[in-house]
Amino acid sequence: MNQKNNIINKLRGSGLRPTKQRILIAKKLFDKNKTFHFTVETLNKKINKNGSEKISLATIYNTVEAFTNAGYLKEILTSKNKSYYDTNIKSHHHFYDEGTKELTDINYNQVKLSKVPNPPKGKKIKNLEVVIRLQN
Amino acid sequence: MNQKNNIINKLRGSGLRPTKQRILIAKKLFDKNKTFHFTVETLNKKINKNGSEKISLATIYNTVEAFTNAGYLKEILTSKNKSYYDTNIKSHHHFYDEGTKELTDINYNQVKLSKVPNPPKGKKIKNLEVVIRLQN
DNA sequence: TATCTACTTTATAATTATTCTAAACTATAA
DNA sequence: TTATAGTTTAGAATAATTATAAAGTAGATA
Ligand SMILES: [Mn+2]
Ligand SMILES: [Mn+2]
Ligand SMILES: [Zn+2]
Ligand SMILES: [Zn+2]
Repeated sequence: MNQKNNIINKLRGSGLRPTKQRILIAKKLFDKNKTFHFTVETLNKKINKNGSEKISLATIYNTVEAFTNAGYLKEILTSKNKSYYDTNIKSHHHFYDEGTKELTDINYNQVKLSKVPNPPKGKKIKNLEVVIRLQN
Repeated sequence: MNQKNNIINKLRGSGLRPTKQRILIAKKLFDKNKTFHFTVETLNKKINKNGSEKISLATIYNTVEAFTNAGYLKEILTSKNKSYYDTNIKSHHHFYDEGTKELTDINYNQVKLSKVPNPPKGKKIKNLEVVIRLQN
């Protein structure tokens, strides 16, 4: 029951009510010992396949957005049609395989930038992301 | 009339018939002395606003896809909902302003990567793109 | 504990970008 | 000139996402 309380506290800490649905989704997302990438589609399957609990697709969209705003998830923009999300919220880079449409993490220190341009005046850098597209 | 012949040859060279529509679109895209970024929406407006010629939206989609496959355009994946295209087909990087949703080129030599990971075995690197997201 | 209220979930409709379809048109090879 | 494969087009279809609004619920307060 400790994991559940952790989740409840995490949610409360972000002003999100710990509803049954959010707790369940948080378990699927954060109770692994490995981070991973997903789309709303794959998350929806993971949640709604084993016949057990059903969470509406709208709630899954709402929750993923809420978790992203709360900083629990990062959105990864690599694909034309679909949004990808990442449970790894540390700054890091990606391989994107255009064949399998799979994202793979590149550790932050696997890429070294020895020169980076200054942002236009009045703007600041929010993040810097390297995407390496792969082909066979 | 030389520009037009250039376009016609370019199209023929890629196995694309030089139709009225493709020539007109190619003029709008490649007859500038500066490269730029666009979406199908903005290109459609540029073409179909001055009341003159009308090209159907389907043709604009078809043509942009054909030009991308032919290597005349690069697709830039930075935005959740919309595809961006670039008339600058040289390898380069981008600022993406999340407020204005505008892309700005970063010259290739403005970024220096002193360390880059090896691709997973069996795959090779198709390209490496740095996107720097800006905020105010 | 009972009540209230703002927040949340949900089914479903709406929206947006894009792709598909199939009929009319056209570039060009023969 | 004719035949044909490629192209354009209006409109339908699809896919992802967002909006709507009614029903449900967490948590504050009496
Ligand atoms: Mn889309
Ligand atoms: Mn979309
Ligand atoms: Zn990642
Ligand atoms: Zn560019």
